[in-house]
Amino acid sequence: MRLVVARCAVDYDGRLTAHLPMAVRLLLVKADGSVSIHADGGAYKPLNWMSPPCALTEQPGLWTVRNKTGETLTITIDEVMSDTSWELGADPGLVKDGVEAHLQALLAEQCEAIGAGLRLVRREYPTDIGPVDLLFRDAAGATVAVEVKRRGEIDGVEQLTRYLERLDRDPLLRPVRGVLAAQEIKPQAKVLAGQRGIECVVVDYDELRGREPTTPRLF
Amino acid sequence: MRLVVARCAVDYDGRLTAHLPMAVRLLLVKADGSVSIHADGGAYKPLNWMSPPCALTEQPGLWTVRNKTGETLTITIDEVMSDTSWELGADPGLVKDGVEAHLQALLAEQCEAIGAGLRLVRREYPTDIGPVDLLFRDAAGATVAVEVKRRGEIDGVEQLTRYLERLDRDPLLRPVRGVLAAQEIKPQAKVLAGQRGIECVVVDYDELRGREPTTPRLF
DNA sequence: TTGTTGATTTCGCAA
DNA sequence: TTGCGAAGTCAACAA
Repeated sequence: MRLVVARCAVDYDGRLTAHLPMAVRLLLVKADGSVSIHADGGAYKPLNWMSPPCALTEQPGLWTVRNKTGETLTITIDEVMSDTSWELGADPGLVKDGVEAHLQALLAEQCEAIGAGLRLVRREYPTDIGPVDLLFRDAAGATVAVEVKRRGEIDGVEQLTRYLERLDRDPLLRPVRGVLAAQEIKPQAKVLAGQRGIECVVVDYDELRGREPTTPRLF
Repeated sequence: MRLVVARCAVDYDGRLTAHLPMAVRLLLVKADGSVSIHADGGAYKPLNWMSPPCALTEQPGLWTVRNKTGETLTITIDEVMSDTSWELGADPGLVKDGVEAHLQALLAEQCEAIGAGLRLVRREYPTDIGPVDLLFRDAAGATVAVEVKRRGEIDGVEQLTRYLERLDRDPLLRPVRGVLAAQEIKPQAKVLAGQRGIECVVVDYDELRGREPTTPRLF
């Protein structure tokens, strides 16, 4: 990893055209070839960047970064305050918990959080427009299709609507009802779901995780 | 801006739980208070971060970053290779061109790119679920609602469908037809649009921009 | 390679 | 403040 602090101007020409006037900034060159230009704000997002794979050509006062689709980043350097390189080695990487995949797994095991009398048919039930997160049968033999989201928004309702339309054509599944299960559901999504006859279920991730039996319990 | 290269382990507890084992990384502390932890890969995205506003508490070998919603980033530092600070000053900021807003403006002026005989009613025509990008009348007195995208995808068709449903209820506008205008339209979006009776128009941004008269021309 | 979906998305605008 | 749509979204994963 190379860290350069320099007064520079930047031009990006690719999916759009963008220009940065001359100012002091951090140029961050990673081992993967990516170059990013950071100012003292804007959280973690750089002002401008080039994603790998790309090639950096260095001339005195002028860096040119190019990728294979022809996008270019041109960095005009006026003055270099600092230029250091560091050997970081391969990173062991991030271990995450609490994302949608885990929520889906928990709900597959704990159907009762969605409704009484459900039996799992399968996770990632395939349709011709993509897999439905969870498919259940209810006590009456009807099919229940569940879309799992961390946050339930309009997109999730639209997505589930498309699945329901497909599933309901299958005589082996019909009738199919839909459930949007999320840790949090936006009001607009609730309204749209209501109009479409889709049930909204707010699930508590910590509670699901806490209830998950690592070993069977007696009570 | 402060740049620290250090061997560290990181724990994030907030919207999810995440852990980074001990390794050498870059800690980037910006003037806006944000902290991000970069490895030598993953393009411009840090492995872990805390967005502003947040507060950094520094103890020997232990940094704690906290925001007001209670998310915490705990950085355990084993060894500091480098610790430098730089005064960058306010950045003049990025100048962009080529985004959807500009495309919308160009199409408002150059209706003929969408269809013959159109007359602009208004840009950002309001409905109760949000504004329609462009609304026109055609020669026959019918209304034409246009959704402008840089890239036309399924979402754009869904969005336009919702608008059309609303607009078509208005006796002053009815009948309303829909047009998806984009620099590039994905096949799946074309298929869905076709099923919904929505017309797809691929527009050439450079051509529109080139045709735009900065001063009136005679030919 | 293409398409789809998730993301600690982030960011900006407007109500 | 909240909500919603756009992003040079990026990135992972499946077909």
